[in-house]
Formats: sequence, C-alpha cells, structure tokens
Amino acid sequence: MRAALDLFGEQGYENTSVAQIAERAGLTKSTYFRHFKDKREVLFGGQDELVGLIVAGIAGTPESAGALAAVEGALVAMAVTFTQDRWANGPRRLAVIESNDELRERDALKMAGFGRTIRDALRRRGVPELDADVAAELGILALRRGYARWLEAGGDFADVARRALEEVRIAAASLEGAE
Amino acid sequence: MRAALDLFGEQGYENTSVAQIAERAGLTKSTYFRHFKDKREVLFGGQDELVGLIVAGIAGTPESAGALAAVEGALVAMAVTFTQDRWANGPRRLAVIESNDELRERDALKMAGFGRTIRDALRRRGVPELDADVAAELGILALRRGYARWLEAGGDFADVARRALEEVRIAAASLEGAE
DNA sequence: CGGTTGATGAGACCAAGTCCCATCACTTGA
DNA sequence: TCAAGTGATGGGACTTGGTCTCATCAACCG
Repeated sequence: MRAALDLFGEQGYENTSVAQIAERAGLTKSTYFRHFKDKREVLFGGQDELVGLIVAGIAGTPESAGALAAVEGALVAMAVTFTQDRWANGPRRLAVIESNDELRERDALKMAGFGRTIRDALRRRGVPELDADVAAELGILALRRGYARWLEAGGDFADVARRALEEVRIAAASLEGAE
Repeated sequence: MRAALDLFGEQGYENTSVAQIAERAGLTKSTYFRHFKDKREVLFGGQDELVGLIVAGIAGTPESAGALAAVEGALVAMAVTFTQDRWANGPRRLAVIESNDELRERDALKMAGFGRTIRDALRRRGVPELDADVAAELGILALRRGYARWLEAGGDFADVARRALEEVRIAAASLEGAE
C-alpha cells in the first residue's frame, strides 16, 4: 500500500502499472493480486472493518432511540479507525482518488456500500423502509462532510462526525416542501 | 446496445466479450470502442441528456422557490426521457447491472454524478452549500425510489417522481435529533 | 472529377486480471 | 528426526479490455 501510494503520487495512477508497484514492494504481480482483488483496491483497504463498526455502532444504541441516533452511533463507532496515526496518508490517498475516474467510481461504490449497510441495519431494528433510506442517505452525507473536515482540521473524529450529522439533520428538517 | 443487452441476458455480463457484442451487431471491436468508452458504458447511454435536463429543470423553476422545489423541477424535467417506449428494456438493463459489481460501481458513479449536478445547480442559484448537499442527496434518493416504482408500476414518471420526492421530504422532516 | 470528411476494418500492442504449477519456509505429528 | 501437510510466494502462460495507427470506403462538395 505504501509503495502504491508513493508511485501514484510520483507518476500518477494511470502511469503506474501493477508490476511496478509489486516490484517496489519487493513482490510480484501474482502476490499483489492475492492481496488486492484489483489495481484500485490497494487504496480502499479496511472497508470490512468499517462495515463491522457500523453494524456494531447501530446495534449498540438503545432500541428506544430514533433512526438518526442509531446513525450517530455508527459514525461514532467508526472513530476508532479514524485516528491521526493510522490516517496519516488520508490526504494523499484522497488526492489520488479524485484524480482518476476509475477510483472515483470505486469510491462511490464503497460509499453506497456503507449506505446500504446502515440502511439494512436500521431496518433490522424495525425502522420503516423509507425512514431507513433517508436516515442512511443523510448519514452518508454527514460521513463525507465530517471526513473532509476532519482531514483538514483534525481533532476527534467522533466529535466532528457528530457535529456534521447534527448540521445535516437541521438542514434536512428545515427544507420546505415543493409547493 | 441491443446486441449487448441480449448477450448479457443470454450468457451473463462477464462471460460476454466485447468482440462478441461487436460481432452480433455486425461491427468490430474498434468500432465498439468508438461508440462506448468501455465495455460497461453500453448500458449507461444518455447520461449527458439527463444532466442537461436536470440543469434545465432547475433553471426553469422560479428564483423564489426553495431548494426542494427546484429538485422537483429537475425530476419532472427528466420525465421526457422516461417514456414507456424508450425504456422498454429498463427492467432487463437493471437486472444486468445488479448482477455484477463493475456495473453497480458504474451505476453508483452515475448517480453520484447526478447528485453533483443537482448540488452545483442549486448552489449556482444561491442555495447555501449545506442545504444544496442535503437537497441533492434527497433528490437522488427520490429519483432511485421513483425510478424503481415507475419500472414496476408504470404511469407518468413525473407523477411518480413527484410523489417519491414528497414522501422523502416528509420522512426527512420528521426524523428526530440524536439526543 | 479530384479532394475532403467521417465512419469503419484490421491488426499490433500494452496492461489488468486469471490460472496453474513449482518452490520454499514453517509447523505438526509419529 | 524426519515426512507430510500448510500457506505464502514466484513465475509464466493465457485471455480480454482498451489504445493506437494505418488502410479502406462511401458520401459529399466544389
């Protein structure tokens, strides 16, 4: 992962071949594809862990709480992975992703995956389908906004995410109807 | 596009090569890639047209109207392409997309693209950043839900989409805060 | 009628991704 | 102590998506 990020930074994603990455890491192409299902994936590790945290975060909020409270639980639970040291490469990673369509695509899929995870977890605790959809969508929006702010400003991710979600909630509540 | 959809239905997406599609269409691989930027894209034509309709739909709603009213304008404007005859293959297309990760990925990117289009158009008319984000996200959710319902039940897409957006709006407004 | 333009065919070429088999280190059990 | 098993790696053949270049061919135009 380090080798890949370095090379992408030096030469750009498209001008870097998997063989090059493997070589710099002291491995071969074969081994690369044993660890990552494709070239893109090297930039998106750790998704399973996040999915697990989301599920646990939602399961960990009291049954009586509303959908958004559960979403907040999910975001807060994710904070354990978003620590300064583990994410020192966050900005570089983000820059590479935004430089390339294939990567943006993968990112969109990952985010949609988080959204579905949240939605399904909400529905499993009895939240009506529509509310689960809406809460999940707003949760993802808050996650994106919170993540961006956290990358710039730092601080405790849980706090940042909580604030982002509250912000989004207020904005959503105050939107007026169409007619 | 017809040849591709047929072959995907018969053999599955992954077991179909671009050469096969081209052959059935009476063309060559070269020509295929002149029309579609990659294998996936054959299932996602007409996005530019939709983006144009979104922008026009938003521009066409009165300045005084709120963000969600503008989003409604966008959805309604899209209805001109969602007609029964042009979308006779909608269900088959959807089934293929959902059968494959690469395609889901592309779909997620397209949806995110629509979201960004909505968001940017809203911000251009002075909607604050946060509200534009939220309205765009809810709009995409309504689009997805409305599209799914329209595929099953048919009817006028504009009506279906309008109802879906109103539904989403009400759900969003009624979500309670986290604490 | 000669020249231009636009779409296509044809094929070389590169890189992503799959598959299979050999190798090597490490563990385990008799 | 050794043989067998296990897991990670190397290596290379092979397929296919995707790019590029050049040739061909038809329509159109002055």
